[in-house]
Amino acid sequence: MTAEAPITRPSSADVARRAGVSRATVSYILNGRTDVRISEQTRDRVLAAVHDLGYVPNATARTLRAGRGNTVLIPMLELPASPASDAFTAHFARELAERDLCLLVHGGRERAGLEAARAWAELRPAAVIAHAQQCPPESVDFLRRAGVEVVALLGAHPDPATAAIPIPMDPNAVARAAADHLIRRGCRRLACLVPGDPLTILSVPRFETVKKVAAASGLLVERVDCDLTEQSLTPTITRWRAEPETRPDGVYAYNDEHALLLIEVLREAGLRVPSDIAVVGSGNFPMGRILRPHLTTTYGPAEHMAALAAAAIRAALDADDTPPPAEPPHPELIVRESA
Amino acid sequence: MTAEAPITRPSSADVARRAGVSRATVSYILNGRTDVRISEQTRDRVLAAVHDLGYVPNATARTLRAGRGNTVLIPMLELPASPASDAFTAHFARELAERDLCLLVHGGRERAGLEAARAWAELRPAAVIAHAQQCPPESVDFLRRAGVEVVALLGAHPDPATAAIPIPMDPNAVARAAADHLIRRGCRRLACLVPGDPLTILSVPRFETVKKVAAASGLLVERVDCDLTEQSLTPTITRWRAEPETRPDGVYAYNDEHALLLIEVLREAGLRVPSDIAVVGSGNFPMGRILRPHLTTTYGPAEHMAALAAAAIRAALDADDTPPPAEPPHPELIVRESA
DNA sequence: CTGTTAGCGCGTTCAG
DNA sequence: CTGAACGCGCTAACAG
Repeated sequence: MTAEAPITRPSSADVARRAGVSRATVSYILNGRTDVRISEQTRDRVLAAVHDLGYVPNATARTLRAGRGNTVLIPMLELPASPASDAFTAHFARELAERDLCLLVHGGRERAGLEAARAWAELRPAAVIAHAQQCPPESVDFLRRAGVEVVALLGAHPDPATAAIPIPMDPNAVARAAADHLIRRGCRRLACLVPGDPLTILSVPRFETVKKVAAASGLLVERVDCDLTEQSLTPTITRWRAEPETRPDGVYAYNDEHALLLIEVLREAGLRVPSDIAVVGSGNFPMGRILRPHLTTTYGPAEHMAALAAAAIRAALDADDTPPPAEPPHPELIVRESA
Repeated sequence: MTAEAPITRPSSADVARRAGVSRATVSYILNGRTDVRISEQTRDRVLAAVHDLGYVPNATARTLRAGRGNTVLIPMLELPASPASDAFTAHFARELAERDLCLLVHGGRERAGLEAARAWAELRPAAVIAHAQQCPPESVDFLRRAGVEVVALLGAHPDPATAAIPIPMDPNAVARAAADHLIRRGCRRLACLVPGDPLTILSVPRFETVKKVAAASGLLVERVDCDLTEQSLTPTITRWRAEPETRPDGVYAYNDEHALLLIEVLREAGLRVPSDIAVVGSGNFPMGRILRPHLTTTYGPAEHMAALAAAAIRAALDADDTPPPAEPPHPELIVRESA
């Protein structure tokens, strides 16, 4: 272990030397170019040299030369992973790989704003895809000036003033669908769980959405700030039990995890779901399907959205003029037992 | 939208031109080198030019020149994300960022073996960290020959024959701790849930682990192949209800999600947890803390392991000879109500 | 002290 | 099929 063997790091020059050809030839063969004819024997000699040396082309040099790489950068989120975000990432990676693009989840220190954009730009990816909130217009400009040709923004609205490609995706649509369902179901007093801390960025807009939907039907929405603990809900639920006339008859719980928590606390307080209070979650968590009462839930079609995002990026890279669809895909509603 | 503005892509030469200095001066200033003195005014002019042009150094060129980048590659897993894996990744990224290393989760098509190693090597990361199963010895050799100096393997055993850095991490330790607890608790017939499909890589070794622990106490373990659906468990649970003498009195459920599923199915079959059958999960999922009966669970200290992994990689990059700890951190056991 | 010139690292590509 | 230049940042050697 003491005398470390010096690392070979073979380059195309090494391959060329070993095969007795020029570097240009190696390049032509490895890129399978059809406009340059290479004899079978030369080809074999070169490929043998590649194999013998364990040569791997240096993407870094290729990117330098080409001006852009074949990677798509997506910044890591500060939010805890959910089945939905996980599915999106997995499908998105698969879709991009289909097109010879490599998804890289970027775990740098900065996750939003100009500093983050700087870190993303350094790697000269073919494209950067971020949430609209992480990447304000000045960051988009900055990225493009720095050489990132394609900047896609999840959940951004089409805007002729910016060069960013909007990927239709409404993080509040699940809340809207849930509120709609509760109201259609006959609920007349709504409440909305609003988890804090890292989830505020999502939970507050969802609350606003529910409020808007309810207002359209002349209904009010009680805001219940909480986290994923029973204690955070107990005071509210105690009050609800004590005041049957003013308590909500339908709750949007932000997601399925919070919905299951809420149902548990309600059960301990002697309130029945859905007869006393209907509960809708979001995200279609596996647990919601399994536990009792089976959870009514809304969720975005992660697979579909990943395909949409990948297609939009691909089109932009190919300078296709096919504009991406302006309408976000509709969320799904699964009606089970809880509402 | 028709006449796309040509992208500027400013290089250090542009900055130099604009500031009226040489490219070398720009480089010295941007790298804050102390061994070369630069006047305050020149510095300001250069920094102003950097800002005006929106210049971002090209990491690709820097990496090409330096031979290695400042990124650490970790391949994306085929497994669905869990709170544990999520926490590990998040903390790992943070730890690395602390040291000016940037974690990249690699979503390429291939996730294991030589083809994957090729894709990882292309990006010339400072280090690659993978699970030992994804990266057999020949992949390690290949990576190193291709210029990746540091290859770290999660869950690998120290092996003087290989250049890989083992990161102690025993994915079966949680199963061992759970089985230990069940046996200490007095269980005499064990069962083990073994989810299939994408989880087999983890679930089968955990089953083997439980079997080994049980054998040491002269106990047998029933293997229950299943997935995350009630139907997959119903036949087994029906049999358990019908044959009280031979049914297990303790079950290791692979993880908390499966544990909650099992408890639900048991409840519907009229079997009580833990009085009839004790259940232990793994992963310390939020839901396990909340739902009834509160779940007894084991989990690996993700934060600690992330720190360990980051430290090992850092040490290897600095050619520190401090060997990483050979012992994986002990899993935690949280005894709640289910066992 | 303050800064410049020149050449490297590696794959690609145009003109032979 | 080859020679040579290019893309961009880094740094050793050198000059004012």
